[in-house]
Amino acid sequence: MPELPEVETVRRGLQRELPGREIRGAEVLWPGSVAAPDADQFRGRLAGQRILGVARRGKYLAIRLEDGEWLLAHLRMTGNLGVREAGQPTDKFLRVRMALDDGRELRFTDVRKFGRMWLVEGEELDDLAPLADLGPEPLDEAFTPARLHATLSARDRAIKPLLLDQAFLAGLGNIYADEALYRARLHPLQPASSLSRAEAGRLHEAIVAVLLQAIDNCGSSLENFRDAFGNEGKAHLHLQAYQRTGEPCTRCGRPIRRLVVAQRSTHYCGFCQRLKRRVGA
DNA sequence: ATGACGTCCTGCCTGC
DNA sequence: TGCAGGCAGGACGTCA
Repeated sequence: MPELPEVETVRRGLQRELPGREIRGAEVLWPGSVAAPDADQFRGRLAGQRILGVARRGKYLAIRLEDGEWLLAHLRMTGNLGVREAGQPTDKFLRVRMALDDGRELRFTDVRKFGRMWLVEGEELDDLAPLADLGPEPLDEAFTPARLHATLSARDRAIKPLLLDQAFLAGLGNIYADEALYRARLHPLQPASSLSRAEAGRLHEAIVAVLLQAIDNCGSSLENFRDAFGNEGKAHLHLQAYQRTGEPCTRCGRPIRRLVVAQRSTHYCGFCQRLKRRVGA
């Protein structure tokens, strides 16, 4: 499922192709895929707009349009945003298509219909309503070990659901939360406020490393993820915890365990990621 | 503040 | 072979 590395992979692809292109028109095949405005306004306001660039905030793609609007997309589970020749055959999961002025199309496909697009006005990314409550960007300079430790200390919650909370940190999903905890050797149920400075530092390093490595590998194609051109990523070939239940831990050889935490499948090594007793304040 | 659960969806896998 | 049922899961709403 598209998390930060997958969305960043799509962003990079779109950023190579879209700036300078004009959207000639849009067709909404599944109205539910457009969160706001309604499908008619969505079509009308997109037509004739030139694309300036493609940004990302958390798991959101943000396409900057010439007249001050943004086209936002969240891929959720199975969404895909890509560029195709207009004549290329479409599949039955095509939800929104936008004709470009060079004979190509920007296509939003989505098997499970969880993905959403928005057309919103605003100067800065952080002004946009759907993005207002997002936590820090993990690859931003403002996300530091000290800041992570400080925010962890204030939360009385298990670390794994907190990592999945987009208001706490933007961009992690189930795959990379498990991978980061595995790399940091932290138990998914460890209370956030119990992490020492050193453990928070390890977690910070792990989050950044796991995300950068996945971006380098163009994302994980576990479900049906494809980049902006329909290509698979390779990051899933390097996963060490996620969906490796029963397979040996790459550190100690013991089998990876599976646990349900906050209604999410959670994969970890019971030996390398032991639950620690809370250290005194 | 936190967690549990339902909702949205459909392909895929399992079991009979 | 075919079908029923369960599962997966990001975000959000509701409820305790």
